[in-house]
Amino acid sequence: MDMSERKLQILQAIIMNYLETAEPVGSRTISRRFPMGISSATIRNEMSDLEELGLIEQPHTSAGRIPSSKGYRLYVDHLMERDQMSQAQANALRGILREKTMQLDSMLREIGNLLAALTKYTAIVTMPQLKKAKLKHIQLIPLDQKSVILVLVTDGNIVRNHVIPLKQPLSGEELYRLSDVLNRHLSGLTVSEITLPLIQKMKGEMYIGHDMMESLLNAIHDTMRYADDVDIFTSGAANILNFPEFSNIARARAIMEFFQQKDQMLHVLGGDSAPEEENTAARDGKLRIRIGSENQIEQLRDCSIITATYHYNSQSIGSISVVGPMRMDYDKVISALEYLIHDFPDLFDPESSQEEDGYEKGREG
Amino acid sequence: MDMSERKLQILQAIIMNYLETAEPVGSRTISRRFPMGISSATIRNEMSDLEELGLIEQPHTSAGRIPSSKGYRLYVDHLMERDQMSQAQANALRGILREKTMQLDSMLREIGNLLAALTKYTAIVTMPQLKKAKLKHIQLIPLDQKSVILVLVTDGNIVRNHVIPLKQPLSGEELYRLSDVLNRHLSGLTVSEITLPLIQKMKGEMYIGHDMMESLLNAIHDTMRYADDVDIFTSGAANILNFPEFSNIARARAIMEFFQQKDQMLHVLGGDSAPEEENTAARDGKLRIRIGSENQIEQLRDCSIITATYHYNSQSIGSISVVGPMRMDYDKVISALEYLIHDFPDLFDPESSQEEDGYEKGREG
DNA sequence: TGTTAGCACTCAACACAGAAGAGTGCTAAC
DNA sequence: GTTAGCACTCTTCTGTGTTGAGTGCTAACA
Repeated sequence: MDMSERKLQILQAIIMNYLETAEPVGSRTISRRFPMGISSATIRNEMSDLEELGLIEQPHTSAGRIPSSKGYRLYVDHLMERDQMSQAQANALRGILREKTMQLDSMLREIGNLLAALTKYTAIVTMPQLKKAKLKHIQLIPLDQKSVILVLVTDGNIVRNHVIPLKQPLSGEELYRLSDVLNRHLSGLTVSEITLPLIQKMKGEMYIGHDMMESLLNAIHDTMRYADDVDIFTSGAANILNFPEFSNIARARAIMEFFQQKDQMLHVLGGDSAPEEENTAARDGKLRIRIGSENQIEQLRDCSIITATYHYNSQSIGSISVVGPMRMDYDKVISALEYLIHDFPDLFDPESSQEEDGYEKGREG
Repeated sequence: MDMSERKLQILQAIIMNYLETAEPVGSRTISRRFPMGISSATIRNEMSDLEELGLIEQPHTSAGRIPSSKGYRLYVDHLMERDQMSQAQANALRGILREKTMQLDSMLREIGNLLAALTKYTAIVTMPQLKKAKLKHIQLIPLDQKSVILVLVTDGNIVRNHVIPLKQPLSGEELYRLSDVLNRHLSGLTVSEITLPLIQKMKGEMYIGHDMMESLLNAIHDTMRYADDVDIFTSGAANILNFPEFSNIARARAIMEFFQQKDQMLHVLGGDSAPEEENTAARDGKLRIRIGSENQIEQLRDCSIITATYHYNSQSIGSISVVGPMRMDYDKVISALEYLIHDFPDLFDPESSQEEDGYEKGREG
């Protein structure tokens, strides 16, 4: 069976109508609303073919047709009309850039909030993974007699702090000198490059007691290893309840529970795509679009996820996703995310993120 | 009409049954399940009285009775049987304390997660308000040519960092000296005590260019002023969808939307209690219990909120709340929160939080 | 005077049946 | 290849009893 131009037109009509109404689409509706010079009977025949091709399906015998995951996929890859993001939306996103000096963390949060507000879906941002970024600066700050704060700054302007226990008090002066040694040895490295042997090597240069040093350095090492349980930020989770496909409370609960489970979200979002997925779910090499059953997780079978990955030093360090019903406005979401990618080239383009001062530059252009 | 002992017994029976089943309770159910030597007819008469007193209500003529907000209030204040928290629960909470050195922020998050898991309701934690805590340490850390990070540590072990723009680069050495001056002048003060005149006074002591200094100090001042949009942490939001009272999707959405609106949550949780509320909603001066219609917010009319406020330096700096359906297991939630209060006396008791090293001590006992 | 049995009444919830309506698939004609 | 027509299917809606839980009232009883 051939995939004629007309079949594609009809598929597109079905999808467009369904995106709007969330109701199964019948042949007569199409012949009325999308006049293409053929009768509903002809459309019926074509629809029958489309169904056989697995692009649309029938909830029950006497209902209209709704798009299948495969149908949406075809639509997204080939049929969708891409229009420019509205000026208002672009301005909203650009508004983020106004605040000139911002840490990556809070910037990402802002982006998440804005995406959720803009799309009316749910935005999920995985915060930058410390592990993969290069350390720019390390500083120990006194907390109390028994502990200090270790502040890590990476070249992506990620700032993290962790409390480290102390065996005996250290003066501010000592902490400063210690920070200095740490900086000289560790800055420029990624956290995962900081190994125990390297830590051992530093001990010679330290001025304070030997076993004191030992335990402190070990603590720093541990902290860096385990500091990195990735944070996830979700915005607009309730938005998704506005769509009729989630008026079923069980589904609503399932998706809300998903939003609660960090591990699972990480697995789905940050996750390395399964091999067989590569050719279907990838797009432009920039956005990753997973539609309905393309998601492995049961709870997401009725959802689509569009993910942009952001980079630093050619390494993917986190992602920004929009989750919505399968019947989502793909065009709008993709536009928004592509706008982001375009406007923050240093953040999203693996090739252009080598330079110092990283994503800052993206903001100017 | 007098409030006889028997009426109270019947009210208690109604509430206990309703907490369990979520169904309106009839007179016969009570006479069968809570034998107190009177017939259902008598119970009917008493119930009629209880309804007139506003303690129970009838969804419709031929249904049983359900407790009203006022009924729950009476129950919580006078009837509820308080049993000890189960050993398992206590252990779970005590587990938090194991991790000896923890920042207040992450500890509160942990507490929130645990409360949600323990109670099966939703926990909301408002993070400590920087404004009201005393500064313990201030440190400037280099970020890049155009900005530095201002790290603030308060005596409650709250750590916050903010990026501050720079007019011209400063060396690490300069930043260190600058930090030193800031510390000498500002530590021991609360953020709100740091006024512009005070900032001006410091300028003399600085070694770097005059207008450079001016702008940096102003930026610090601004940062401290505005740094403090209070963060809120929510855990187990989806839990609440498990209860039949939220199987209505509109209600589910309303409550989920509430969990999204930081401003509104702050208003409800941190909020100063309305004057007329004082005598009804307060309890023990420790926990604040708001039942159903006692909440001002429409979306929370079917919910109850139990809030514990934590303190530092005799100042309330944040709160921990559990939100559940009005038909919540008050006993369990109150036990859990009181356990917390008991185990972290320095955190929750305004009188005992003066000392250095604050809430740390609570963990030992 | 308080308690209880009995009874009529109310009302939500459920099940069933019929009607309406949307949509299909098939067939035959164009 | 296209289309009109028609029988058929299946959901949705509406109306109608029926059931059962629960009440309120009354009259009798201790």
